[in-house]
Amino acid sequence: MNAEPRWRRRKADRPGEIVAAAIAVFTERGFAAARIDEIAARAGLSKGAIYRYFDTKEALFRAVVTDAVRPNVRKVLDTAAAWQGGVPDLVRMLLPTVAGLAMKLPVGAVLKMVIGESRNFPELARVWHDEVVQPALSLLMRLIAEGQARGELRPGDPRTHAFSLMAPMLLGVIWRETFTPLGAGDVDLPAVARQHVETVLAGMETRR
Amino acid sequence: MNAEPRWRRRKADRPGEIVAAAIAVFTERGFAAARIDEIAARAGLSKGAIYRYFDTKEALFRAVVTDAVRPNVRKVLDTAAAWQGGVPDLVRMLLPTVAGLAMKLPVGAVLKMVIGESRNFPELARVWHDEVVQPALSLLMRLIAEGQARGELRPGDPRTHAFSLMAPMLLGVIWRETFTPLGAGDVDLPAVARQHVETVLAGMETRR
DNA sequence: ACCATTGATGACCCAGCGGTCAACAAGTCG
DNA sequence: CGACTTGTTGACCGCTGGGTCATCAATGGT
Repeated sequence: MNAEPRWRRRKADRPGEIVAAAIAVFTERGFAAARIDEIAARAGLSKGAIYRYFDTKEALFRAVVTDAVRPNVRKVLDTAAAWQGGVPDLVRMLLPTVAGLAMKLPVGAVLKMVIGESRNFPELARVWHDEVVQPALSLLMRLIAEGQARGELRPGDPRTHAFSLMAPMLLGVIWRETFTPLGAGDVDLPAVARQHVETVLAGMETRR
Repeated sequence: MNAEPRWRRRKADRPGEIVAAAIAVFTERGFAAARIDEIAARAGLSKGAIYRYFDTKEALFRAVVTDAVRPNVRKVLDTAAAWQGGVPDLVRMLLPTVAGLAMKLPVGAVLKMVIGESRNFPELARVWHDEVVQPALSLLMRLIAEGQARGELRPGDPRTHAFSLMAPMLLGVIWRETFTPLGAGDVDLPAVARQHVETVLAGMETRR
């Protein structure tokens, strides 16, 4: 008679679906304000079932970060590692690439969440730091030191130079998440990336 | 017999004490996780009494922003307005000043809070934007445009140039609030300010 | 067909917290 | 000193939401 059962057992597919729903809800509401009930509803199952796959809300967040962000970080790092050529040109290419990625990934929302909840949930900040910030920062610092050693870049603390290069990207991402929804002007990330990298490199390169 | 009454009426002093306690608790816990009870305890009165002075949690936050931050923003803006001299030199002085202010004010904590809670409490973000971000940004944009008109600075979108200048300051502030407590390296804000402003100005100025 | 297994349900528990309010007591005025 | 005003208390309400668990039913093996 009736064709559709009220529910099905689909152990293998559940985790991915739950994480996908969690990404959406976490980025929309933030960690603390995200309701497990809502994640469950969007994933098409009940709250109780989620606890069969993730022990706690924090465990679920950890899965979100590793699933959604790590692969993309890897991709950028690999591209940089394979580069043959001058450091300035690599940087010139890297920033717009990052800007492009940030446009179509939930990086901004996750970043905002990590920043906002770091006091109450230090674990979240640690995961983000270890998975994303630390690898990216040390790559940049290595590149800058290399560029200085080869005489392509002027001297100066590599960490600070890395900040000089990356900060506007991050600020732009945060801006788009925080102020643009309120009606403040939008930020054209790739355009910022292009102008900024040229400005800073003009001050960093030993010759133009 | 007994000397001390269980409580005193001190209508005039209460608001200031409540706001001071609120600054502490908000910056420690974030807006959503801050408990009115805890603010009351630190201010030395009961929760109910707080509602005689502030109608809601959001109203209390608004008072925090205006009390703690606005005076300092005013000070920086006034300093800049009174400046007689070249735009590059003004910028050269402004960034370390801002860095110094950010070291001893709860700017970072408030900023973090605003970013983290902007989705759930857009009012907070709007207050911050109108009181702090908008005035500071338009000042910088005006300065940059003026420098360009006087031939001191190269062309380029003033808004993006403002981002290039200020972003590392903000990133540094956020870093100190988010990752330093986890054991990640600290950031010497004034040092970053000095090196960054020279790097960027080297790329922005028409002649050195 | 039947049972054992186990993915999934949804009612439930309970702690936390924003906000309220009747009662109380510290000031104040004459 | 007594009466009125009002700043302050603290118990209380209503609701929310993370996490639990007895129960059920889809599934796979035989």
